[in-house]
Amino acid sequence: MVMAGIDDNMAVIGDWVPPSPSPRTFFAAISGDDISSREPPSENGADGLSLGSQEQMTSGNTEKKNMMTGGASTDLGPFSEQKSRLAARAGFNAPRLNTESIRTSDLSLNPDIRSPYLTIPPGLSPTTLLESPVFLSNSLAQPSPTTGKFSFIPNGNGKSSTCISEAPDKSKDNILEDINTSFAFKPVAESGSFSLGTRNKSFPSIEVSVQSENSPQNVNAAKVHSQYRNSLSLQVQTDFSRATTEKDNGCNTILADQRVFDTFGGSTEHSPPLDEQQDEEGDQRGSGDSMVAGAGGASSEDGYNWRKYGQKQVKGSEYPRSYYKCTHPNCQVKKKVERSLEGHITEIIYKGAHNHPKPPPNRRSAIGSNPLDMQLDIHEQAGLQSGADGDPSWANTQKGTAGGTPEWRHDTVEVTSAAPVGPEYCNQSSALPAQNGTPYESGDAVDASSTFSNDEDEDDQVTHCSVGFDGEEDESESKRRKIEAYATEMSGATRAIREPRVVVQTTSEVDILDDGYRWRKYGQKVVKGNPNPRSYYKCTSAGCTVRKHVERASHDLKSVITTYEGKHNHDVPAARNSSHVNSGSSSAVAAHAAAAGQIHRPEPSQLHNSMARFDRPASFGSFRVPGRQQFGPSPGFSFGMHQPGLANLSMAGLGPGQPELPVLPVHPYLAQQRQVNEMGFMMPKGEPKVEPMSEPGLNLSNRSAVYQQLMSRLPLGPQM
DNA sequence: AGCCTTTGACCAGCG
DNA sequence: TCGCTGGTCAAAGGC
Repeated sequence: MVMAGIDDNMAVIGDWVPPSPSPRTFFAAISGDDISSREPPSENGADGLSLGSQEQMTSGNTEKKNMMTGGASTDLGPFSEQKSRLAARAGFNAPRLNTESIRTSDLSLNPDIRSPYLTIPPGLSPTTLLESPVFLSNSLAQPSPTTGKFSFIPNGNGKSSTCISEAPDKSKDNILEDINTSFAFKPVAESGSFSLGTRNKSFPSIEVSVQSENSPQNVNAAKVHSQYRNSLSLQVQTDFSRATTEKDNGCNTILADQRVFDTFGGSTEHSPPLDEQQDEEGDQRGSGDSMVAGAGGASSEDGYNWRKYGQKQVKGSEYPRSYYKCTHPNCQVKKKVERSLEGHITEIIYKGAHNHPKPPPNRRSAIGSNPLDMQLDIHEQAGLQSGADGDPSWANTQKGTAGGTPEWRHDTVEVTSAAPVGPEYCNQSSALPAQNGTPYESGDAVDASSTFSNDEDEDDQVTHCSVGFDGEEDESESKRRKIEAYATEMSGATRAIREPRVVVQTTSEVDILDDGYRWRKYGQKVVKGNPNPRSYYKCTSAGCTVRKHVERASHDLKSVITTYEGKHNHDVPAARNSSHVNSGSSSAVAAHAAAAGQIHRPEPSQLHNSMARFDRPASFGSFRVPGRQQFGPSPGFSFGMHQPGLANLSMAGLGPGQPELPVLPVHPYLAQQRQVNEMGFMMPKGEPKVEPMSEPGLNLSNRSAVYQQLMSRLPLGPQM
């Protein structure tokens, strides 16, 4: 029954064509099932999942035509027209990508096998695909992208090393068979398309277009979800469990699996990591139309959190396109989603790679409480590095090839050109866009861990791809990774809790707003106790987690209270426009001060880079943590006035209790000393405050001048 | 309280 | 240079 759906809706065009002429044949072969018995008659490759030769690829196009025209081979029924339209929009119109390299051992030998271009017509979603009965029933024993058994073999250039996570000695035919198996997706109801393709020589790119339409099939889809959810979960866990522990002849199973998974069926975003799949399912449980919710929801339907930052009616599209950014601080992943007026997703295009684990869903209450979960997390993380990242390529899209925006296209090119299938493939670093948006150069053995997080010294727990592929990994390594993955999650949580908060009060809002950094206002609110609205800002620099909210003090409209929170990891951006004309001034002043050796006041960049690390007192002030000891003289904050040597700073009118503050035209995350930074002092959980300081007589019209005034009053020499 | 969505405006690339 | 277009920004309000 479900199988029948695939006949109508799925077409696989691409390199991964099995030598087997008939999808039915290979389905039967891999499942040992008499597909024909369940499969409605069909005429061509449109049947089910057609992994055919180039001919079949062509036939795939034919299928497309058929689908588009309601061809005989595609029994679209009353939905044919609609689906055709969707297909045209969603997946079938995706330009064929130049794909040459993604091949399995055999594929490399078969010139006909070209693009790993998989198009799944309306009715399927990545998630759905992964939950296909066939996949579920066979994946345990059969290699597949999702099970991690999909094998890659050196690609033509011989650059790639072999990675066969299972049965390395299998015959090529078997390998292909495995591949076939990997694509034994089950058709599920909703309309939608899912396409994978390689945009470049060796890196597969995937375009996912998901269309969800109300149709009777949706019911089936829901059923499928329900029916196979557990199975999928179990299967995944089982496989991954083995993947993480087995010594797979030189292949880093984890990564390879994830990689493949990401690439073929479950790109981190499109068809999220297994773990994510499960999350999706979980989410879907709560939502009626799982596909609609899961495919392109702005929030965590796909396991990640997204913030919509724009919507546009693009030319040639009948539906508005929404733009989303991953809300994770260090994540630059974006996605474009087109929805029909009914809210059904017609197309999703991802860009970038998540460099972080999925935000833990509520139901994932206890981290690591379930060993299997941990294993999944590991894979997930591996996927993080591989996924979009890994597949920014994948994110790429149809439109990216020729006319996409440079940015999107950029990723595509960079990524696809970089990663040959196999070990390199595993090494997401080759495909991962760097935090700053610059993808790592292909071939560079960049430690994937570096892409995992750019601000922490997280170990490459899930990486070591090369190691894995080199066959040097052993069980201990696997275990280590598991542990580290766990540690990573834990540390992540801890870090989140530890995020320091620094409150700065000034008399000039401009000084804070114009601190050299670029801020994006994301909200405004009148908070309780203060009639003045509070504005919320986020640092717009990629990877920077610093946030701040600014509000005028209720007791003194001249005072502006700015609360900074978050981590820091970049230099002050170059002035971009008038609104940031001061981008350099503050830092310059700070630098000047630092150079003077009087106050080890880091430049804003330093602040951003090490906000959580507070140096020895710079003797400029003191932070106070409410309810905690004052950080004063101890390795802590230096903004107070009660520090030795600060006498000079006690400017006229300044003193405890004074509501007004002097303007500190530098990034509030001051009071740091490089030397102490190196001590790595981590500010304890709490909310240190910069004690209000004021200097009524200070003319604040000029920040630099003011700052210099302040600086000039500071005692010379090392403070403390 | 914090974050999200909405939506019009702005910006940059391209022909 | 201009207009078109896609992508992003940002104010305001909502959840």
